[in-house]
Amino acid sequence: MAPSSTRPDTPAIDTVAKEMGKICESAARLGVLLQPEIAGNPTVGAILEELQGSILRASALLNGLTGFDTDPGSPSFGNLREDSGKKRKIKSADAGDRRGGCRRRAHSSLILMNTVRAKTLDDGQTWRKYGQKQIQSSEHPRSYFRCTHKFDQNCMAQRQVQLAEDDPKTYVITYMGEHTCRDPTMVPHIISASGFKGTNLISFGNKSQTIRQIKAAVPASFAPRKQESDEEVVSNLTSASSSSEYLQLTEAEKPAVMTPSTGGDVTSDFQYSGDLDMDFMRVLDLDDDGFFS
DNA sequence: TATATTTGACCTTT
DNA sequence: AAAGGTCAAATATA
Repeated sequence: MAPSSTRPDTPAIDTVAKEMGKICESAARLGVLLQPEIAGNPTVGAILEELQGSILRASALLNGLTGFDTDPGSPSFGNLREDSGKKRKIKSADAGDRRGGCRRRAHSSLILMNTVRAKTLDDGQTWRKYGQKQIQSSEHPRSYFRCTHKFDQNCMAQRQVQLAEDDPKTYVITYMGEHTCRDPTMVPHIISASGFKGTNLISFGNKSQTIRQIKAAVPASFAPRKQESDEEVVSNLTSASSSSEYLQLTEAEKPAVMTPSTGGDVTSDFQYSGDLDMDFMRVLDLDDDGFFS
């Protein structure tokens, strides 16, 4: 693509960025859907890995080109509100209340986002469910969670949970933002949760490049509460060997049950150890107005 | 009583 | 207008 000599104008970059966001989204979903295929056919995994690598490189390239002062872009995430405390209005009212959709962030920051597959909703963090929505492209509703300490500690971590299309016993959990809270009740064993079971967690393959990217982003949800250098996180990630340790403790709290209709089945899964698989992750670089997703 | 979940309304973006 | 994300009243649970 264009080297440093000629720099594309901003609108062009915006467009590319938006498209990249869509590609990322699609690739992530594809990765989830193709999970079973990858086991039986390494070529599938290789292709996906290649795809992911290209996306990551392109993203990095794009980020290098501009600070991303773009339009709101993808509506997916980052809609963290600046205002709050407004009372609900019944039906029609003035337009003061700005709910839903995307809100802009005041300052540039790094929004971390990663998607994992898990048999349990208990990841050791304390979440508060604030919504559920039937999603067009999915048979299962999507649930929205924020950190319990959003207001008392201004912790902006969020997650979205959906049952996997290919396996209703598995959750697809998308984490957004970092936990900045320090909950004393927040399990020390969460630290062991950062122990993804090494290489084959990454569905797209084991290439060091991929792993490096993931290392950088994992702290979003699984790092020990105190942020440390990337290297520290890295060691947590790669050195840990079992996720079962973390899954043994699933009774610690009661997670919200998803669909009422399947609630019973799902609940029984909580005590059962399942794998925690990382499928895909992204680093979203936000600027004043835009975000890259 | 306090806290968490459910669920329809409401909001923004496309 | 549709889709997705969030709010908050009503309700459930500890």
